[in-house]
Amino acid sequence: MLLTDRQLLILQIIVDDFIRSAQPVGSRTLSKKEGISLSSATIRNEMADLEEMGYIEKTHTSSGRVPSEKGYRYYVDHLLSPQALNQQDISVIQSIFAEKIFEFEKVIQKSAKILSELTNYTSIVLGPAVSVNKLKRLQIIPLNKETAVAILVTDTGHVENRTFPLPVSVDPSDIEKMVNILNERLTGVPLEDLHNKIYKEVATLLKQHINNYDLMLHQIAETLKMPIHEKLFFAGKANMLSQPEFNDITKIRNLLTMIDQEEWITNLIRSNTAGISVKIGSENQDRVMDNCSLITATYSAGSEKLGSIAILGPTRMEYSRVISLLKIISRDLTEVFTKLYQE
Amino acid sequence: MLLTDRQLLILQIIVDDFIRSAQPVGSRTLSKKEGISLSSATIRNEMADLEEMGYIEKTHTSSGRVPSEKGYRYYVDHLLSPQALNQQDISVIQSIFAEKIFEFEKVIQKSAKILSELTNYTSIVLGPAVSVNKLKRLQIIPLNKETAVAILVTDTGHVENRTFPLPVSVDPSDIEKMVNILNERLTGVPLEDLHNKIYKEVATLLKQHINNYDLMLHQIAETLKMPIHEKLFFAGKANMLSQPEFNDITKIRNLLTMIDQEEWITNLIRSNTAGISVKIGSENQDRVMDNCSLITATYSAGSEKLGSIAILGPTRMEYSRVISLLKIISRDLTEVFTKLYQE
DNA sequence: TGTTAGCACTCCTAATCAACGAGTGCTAAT
DNA sequence: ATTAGCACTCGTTGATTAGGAGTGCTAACA
Repeated sequence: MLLTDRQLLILQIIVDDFIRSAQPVGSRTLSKKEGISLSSATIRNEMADLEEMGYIEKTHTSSGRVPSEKGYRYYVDHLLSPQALNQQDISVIQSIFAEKIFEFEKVIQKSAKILSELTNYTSIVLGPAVSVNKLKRLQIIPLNKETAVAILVTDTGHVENRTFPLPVSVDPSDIEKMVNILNERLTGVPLEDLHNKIYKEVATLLKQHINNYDLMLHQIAETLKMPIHEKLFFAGKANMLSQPEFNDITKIRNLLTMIDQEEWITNLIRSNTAGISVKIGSENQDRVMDNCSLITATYSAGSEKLGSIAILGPTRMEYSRVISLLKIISRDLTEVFTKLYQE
Repeated sequence: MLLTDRQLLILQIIVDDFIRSAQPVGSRTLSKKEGISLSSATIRNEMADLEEMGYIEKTHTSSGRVPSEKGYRYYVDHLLSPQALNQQDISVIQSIFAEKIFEFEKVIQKSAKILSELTNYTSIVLGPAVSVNKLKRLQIIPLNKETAVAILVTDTGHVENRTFPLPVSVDPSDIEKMVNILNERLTGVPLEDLHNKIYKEVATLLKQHINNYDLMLHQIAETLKMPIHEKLFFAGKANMLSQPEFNDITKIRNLLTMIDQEEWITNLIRSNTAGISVKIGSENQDRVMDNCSLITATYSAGSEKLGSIAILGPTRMEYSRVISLLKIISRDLTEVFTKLYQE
C-alpha cells in the first residue's frame, strides 16, 4: 500500500519535528505548521492510517505520535532532503586538513573529534587495516643481551614494533645478515603474509648463510604473527549523556559498557564496505542499540578501502546533517590519503 | 581538641557503614553494632560532638550522619586498618604478570583493566615520561621521494616515530651518512635533549661531511622537537555510572567530560611524586571532583619514577581495599620494570 | 466524498495532602 | 555519665485531584 503525498508530508513533518524537539507530535501542532492547511481532525485521520501501516507510534493511548523504526527507515530512504551545510561547519571541517599532514593517525583522530563536536553525538573512527599494508622495511634493534625490538615500517608510513627475547648468545653480525636477507625477500609483502612467507621462501635461504638461524628465525616469525588490530578512535562519548532518551542511567551504562568492547564495536562498524550506511535501532542486532542509530561511511586510498568513520546517536538523530557531514569528511579523507599513499 | 577513643570508634563505624551502604547512619543502627554497648541516646550525644567538630554531617535536620570530607580525611589518616586482600584478588593481580612481558604498554593497560574490575571504580594509568628515556637508535627510512619516517628507539624499548617531508632531491647515501653520525653522537642522550644537542654538538660535525646538510638537519631536528606526551590509559569509565551518588546525569556528564581532557587529568595524577596519595573531594581543586576521591600510586624502575597508577571513585570509596590493591600493583610493576630496564 | 467542528474519553503530569517512620535534640530520671 | 522518654523535623510514599494535551468517533458541511 503506497503512501499518498499528503501522508508523506505528514510523516516527514512528524519525523523532523520529533528529531528537533524529542516530544511526541500532536495533530494540532501539525495543523499549525506552514505548508499544511488542514484541520487537526483531518490530520488525526491520516495519522491513524500512518500508525496502522506502522510508520508512527503512540507512547500511550492519548499521546502524540512518534516515528517508529519503520518510519525512520522510510524517512531516511525517501524523505531525506540533502541538507546544505553552512559555511561555518565547512570551515571547521577544513581545519582538520589545515596543517600539513604526515601522520595518518593524527588526521583520523582529529576527524573524530571535529565530527563529534559538530554533531554532539559520539563519533567512532576505525583506522586502516594495517595488516594489508606492505612491508617497506624491517629493522631489528637489540636492546640488551636478552631482548630486541623488531620494527616494521609499511609503505604507508605506519610503524609497528614488537619486543621479543633474543636467543642466548646470538651473534650481532648474524642478526644484521639476517635482517638484510629478510628485507631483500620480504619488502612489498603484506604484513599479514609475512609469517607464511618467512617459512615458505626465506627459511631455506637463511639456512645457507647463517649458523643457528632457526631459533632466531622462529622467534622473529612468531613475533610478527601477532595480529595487528585496526585502531579505534572515539570522540564525544559523553555526548550520549545529553540526549533526553538516555535519562535512564542503566541504559547509558549498558551502552557505554558495550562501546568499550573494541571487538564488538569494530565488527559493527566494519560491516559497511562502501558508501554511507544507516542502521536504525534494532537493525544493529543488539538490544543495547535499541534507541540508537549508527551511520557509517568509509574512506579509501584510491580504490582501496582503508577504514570507516561512524556516528552513533539516538534513533532521533539529525540524519540529514550527519550524512552530509560524513560524506564530506570521508570524501576529504579519501582525497588526502589517496594523495599521501600514491605518490 | 582530641577525639576520645569512643568517638574514634563511632566515627570509624559511621564511615565504614556509609561506605558499604551509601545510606546516612543513625544512632539506633550504631547502637546495635557489635562492639558497641551504648544506648542510642549516648551515641546521639557523641555524634553531636563529632558533628560540631566537623567530622560528620547531616543531610537534613533529622537525618542520620554522613562523613564530611574532614571525616574521610581523618579516617584515611588514622583509622584505616590495612585490609588483607583475599586469595582470589591476589591471583587476579598475578595474572597481569602471568605471560612473559616485553611490551611495556600492554602491562600498563592490563593493570588498568584489572584494577577497575577489582574495584568497580575508574582506573587511570599514566605511562612513563618517554622524554627522559635515552636514545638507543635513530633510523630514517624514506617512504618515497618526498617523505620519510624517523624512528627513535629508546633504551627502554619504546619506539617513537614521526613522518616528515624530505628536502627535494636529497641523496639517499647522504641520509645514511647523516644517520650514522647522528647515532654515533646522540646515543644515550635523553629524547628531550636531542634537539639542543643536535645544534650544539652535531651540526658542525655534519657540516664537514655532508653537502646541503643544513636543510635536512633542520627538518630532522624540528621533527624530533615535538613534545612526547605521557600516554594515558583508562579502564572502567562506565563504572562511575553505577555509583548511587552519581544518579544525577549532569554530574556524571561533567565528570566524564573532564576526564576526557587528557591534559587536565594528567596534571591531576602526575602531581604525586612517590608513595600513595589520597585526595578527597575538594582537595582535588575542581568542583567536578567534589564527590570524588582520587588515590594515586607511583611505579618506578629502580629509584627512578616512571609513572602513576590511580583510582577515581566516589568519596565514599573503599579506601582500605583500594590502597591495598594499588600498593600491590605498584610494587609488582616496579619490580617488573626494574628487572626489565636494568639488565 | 473528503473535510471539519464538536465532544467524550484517556492518560500523563504536577500539585496537594496525609500517614508513616527514621532520626534528632532535649530533659529528667537513674 | 548514661539512658529512657518525648516532642519535633523532615523525607518518603501513596492517594487524590485538577489540568491539559491529545485521541477517536460522530455528525454536519461543502
